[in-house]
Amino acid sequence: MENQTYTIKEVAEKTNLTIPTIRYYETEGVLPPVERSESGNRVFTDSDIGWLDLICCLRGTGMPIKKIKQFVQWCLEGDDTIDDRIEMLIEHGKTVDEQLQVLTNYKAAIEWKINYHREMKMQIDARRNAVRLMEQQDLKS
Amino acid sequence: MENQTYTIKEVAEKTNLTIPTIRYYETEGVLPPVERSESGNRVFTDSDIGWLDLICCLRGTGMPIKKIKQFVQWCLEGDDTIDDRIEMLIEHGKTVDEQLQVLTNYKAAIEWKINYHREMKMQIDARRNAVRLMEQQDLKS
DNA sequence: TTATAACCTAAAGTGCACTTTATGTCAAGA
DNA sequence: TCTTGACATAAAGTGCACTTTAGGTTATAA
Repeated sequence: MENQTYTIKEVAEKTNLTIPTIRYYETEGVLPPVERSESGNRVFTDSDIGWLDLICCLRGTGMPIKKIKQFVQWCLEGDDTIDDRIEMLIEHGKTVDEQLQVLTNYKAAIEWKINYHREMKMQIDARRNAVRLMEQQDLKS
Repeated sequence: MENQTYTIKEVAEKTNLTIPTIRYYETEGVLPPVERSESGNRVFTDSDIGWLDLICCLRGTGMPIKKIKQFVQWCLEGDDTIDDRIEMLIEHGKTVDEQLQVLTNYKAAIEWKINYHREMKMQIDARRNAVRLMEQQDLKS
C-alpha cells in the first residue's frame, strides 16, 4: 500500500478538486512541488494527497490561499517554525468555532422563518377555504 | 417604539453592513425600495432593518445574491408564492445542515492537527534538550 | 502510423460581491 | 453666507479563487 502513485486525474477524483485547481495550487506554492515523470507529467504520492486534504480543510474553513501557503511553507522549513504553526492552527480553530456559532444561530433563524411561513400558509389556506365555502353558498341560493 | 426611522448610517451600524453595501442591495433589488425624504435621502424603518437582517442571514449561510433577490421578490408578490418560499427555505436549511456537518468535521481535523503538532513540538524540545546536555558534558570533559 | 487521450504551460478570462471614485445636492451650524 | 458633513448617483475598480483557452508534447492502442 506504500509508494503508490497517482495521476492528476486520479487525485482530482480522490480530493474532489478539479485538475486545473490542483495545478493552480502547485504553481501558487500552496501545494509543495510534485514529483515529475521523465516526460514532465506530475506523479502524485499519498503524501501529496495528504497536503491536498489539508488544503481542502483550511480552504473549507475560510482560510485564504496566502495564509495556507504560509502554513505549508512553515511545514517545509522544519522544526524552527513549529511554534508559528501551532499558533496559526489554534487561532484558526477559534475562527472555526465562531463560524460554527454564527452558522448555528442562522440555522435557528431559518427554522424560525420556515415555521412562520408555514403558519402564514395555514392562514392563507383557511382564508381560501372560507372564500370557497361562501361561493358555494352563493351558488345554492 | 413604532414608526421610528433611521438614516443609512444608523442602519449600517445596526446591521454591521457598510453604507455602500446597503445601497448596493437596494439597487440590486435584494432590499425592497426604501422610502425617501423630500430631498431624496433614504428613510429606513424597522421593516427595512428586518429585510436586511434576513439578507444577512441568507448571505451568511452562503445563499447567492440572486437567490435572495428571488426570495424577497416572492415575499413582495404575496400569497401565491408561499409554497415557493417555504420550499426554498427548507432546501436552504438542508444546505446549512450540510455546512454545519462539514465544518464540524474540519474542526475535528484541525484539532487533530494541533495535537499532532504539539506532540511534534515535544519531541523537538526533547531532542534539543538532549543536545544541550551533551554539549554541557563536552564542556566538562 | 496515425489517431486519440491524457498530460503539459502560460496567459487571459470569469463570477461574485462588493468597494471606490468622481461628481453633485442639500440642510444645519459658525 | 459659507462651509462642513451626510447624503445621493453612476460607473469603474478590486480581490479572490479559480477556470478557460490556446497551443503543444507524449504514451498507448487500433
